[in-house]
Amino acid sequence: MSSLVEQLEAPGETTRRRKTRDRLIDAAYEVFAETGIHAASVEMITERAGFTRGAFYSNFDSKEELFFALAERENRVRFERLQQGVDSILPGLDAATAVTDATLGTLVMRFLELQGDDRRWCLVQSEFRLLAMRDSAVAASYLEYQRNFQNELAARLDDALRSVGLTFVIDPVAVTRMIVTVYESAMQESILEGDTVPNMARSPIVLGTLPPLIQSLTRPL
Amino acid sequence: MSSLVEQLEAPGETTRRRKTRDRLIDAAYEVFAETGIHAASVEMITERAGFTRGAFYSNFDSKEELFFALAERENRVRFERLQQGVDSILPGLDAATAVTDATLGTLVMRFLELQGDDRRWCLVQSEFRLLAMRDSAVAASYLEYQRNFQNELAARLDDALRSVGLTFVIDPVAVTRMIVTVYESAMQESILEGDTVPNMARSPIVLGTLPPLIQSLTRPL
DNA sequence: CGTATCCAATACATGAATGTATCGAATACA
DNA sequence: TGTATTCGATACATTCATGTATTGGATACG
Repeated sequence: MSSLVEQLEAPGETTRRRKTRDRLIDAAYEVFAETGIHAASVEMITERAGFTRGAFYSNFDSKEELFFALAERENRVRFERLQQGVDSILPGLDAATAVTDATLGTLVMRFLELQGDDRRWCLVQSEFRLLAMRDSAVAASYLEYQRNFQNELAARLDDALRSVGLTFVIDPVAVTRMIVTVYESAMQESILEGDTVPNMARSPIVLGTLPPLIQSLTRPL
Repeated sequence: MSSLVEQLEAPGETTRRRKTRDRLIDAAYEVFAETGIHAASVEMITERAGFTRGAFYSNFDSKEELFFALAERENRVRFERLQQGVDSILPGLDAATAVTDATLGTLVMRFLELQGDDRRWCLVQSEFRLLAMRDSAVAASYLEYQRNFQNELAARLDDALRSVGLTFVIDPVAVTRMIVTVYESAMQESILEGDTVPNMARSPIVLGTLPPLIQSLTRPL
């Protein structure tokens, strides 16, 4: 909506205020990822940001508001990254490219990596989803983000496939959802296994199952 | 392990104690699902169970211990249900059965429903996973449950497929993991969309993507 | 350079959850 | 039935996070 405008030039928002808000959100990102929303106290966050609680109560009404500000910022970043990143993926491909499992796999992986294989984001998003499952208002905004992203990704994947002379045999959005789902669960599993920096490019579940999956759900145009 | 033995006859555990433990775990199941582990206070749980906090501190050392007791009980129940439920699925099938998308789909669905399409379990398990992602000790037990279940399910699915003259084109365990992943995320989405009683049999993401997925990942023996 | 405004720091009051120590009732057992 | 033991209820002390009201310093602006 007008969040971009707000970002660049807010009505009565001084640059000082914006800076502390950003630092608070940065700190919240770390602390929420480490301990979870509920276990995180306002003081942990402000301390991490180098403030006292006064700064928080001057900028936010509640921990939840801060959490949603964080979620919105990160969702926006990833959505924009997806829109822009496409330009760096598509140009290298054309109908002459050999369409093997490998190229299909790397094609999809490039898109997924735009989402960022970020341990912290995975944790925060899992918590966002959990909150959403318990609160229909939160669910509405979660689903909106999710669908925005998946629709965009589906369109991009479809474009990319067509540019190499392929198409999905079922609804592109359905396939995309499945891909995103598998990717996310692979990220979670990577974290569960103790990887501090998840490396999706080497994840057996992603490499082992996504390429045959994609392969089997596409056909020549 | 010996949990079954413990269940039937514990060393110095009176039946009274066992009953209150069970009631506490039942109550915790509800409260944890409704509010989450951290938001749930000990008093909420004991009140729901018809006790005071005294009963809790007499039976458990911490909320976490209660949570893990709950998780273990439910995981065990589902594992046993899977082992036993197979008998009710396989007999109806043989190589003469027409192998259509529909039969494959319902075959898989029957197995998945053994896992139980339970809103509460979905929420509690999501939280278990989240705890596990932040604590390697919890991760170990989460992964153990998960792998036990998936290996068992993979073996059963493989059996079932063979009984109708099919086989997986890639590692059965990998396929199973993907199926479980998609199923779980469908359940989550169902909850996000406000279904109080998730009906997986009608979920578009499950019905729309799993059958073609299974179809494309199997071949005649 | 002086003044007004804004914003974060500080101090304080409040409420809530925890854990423990003790008490009383229910159960087991002789 | 009487007694011992177990287990849950009660009461208390403590800790911790929250939110607000006020203060002091930084920044913008004339």
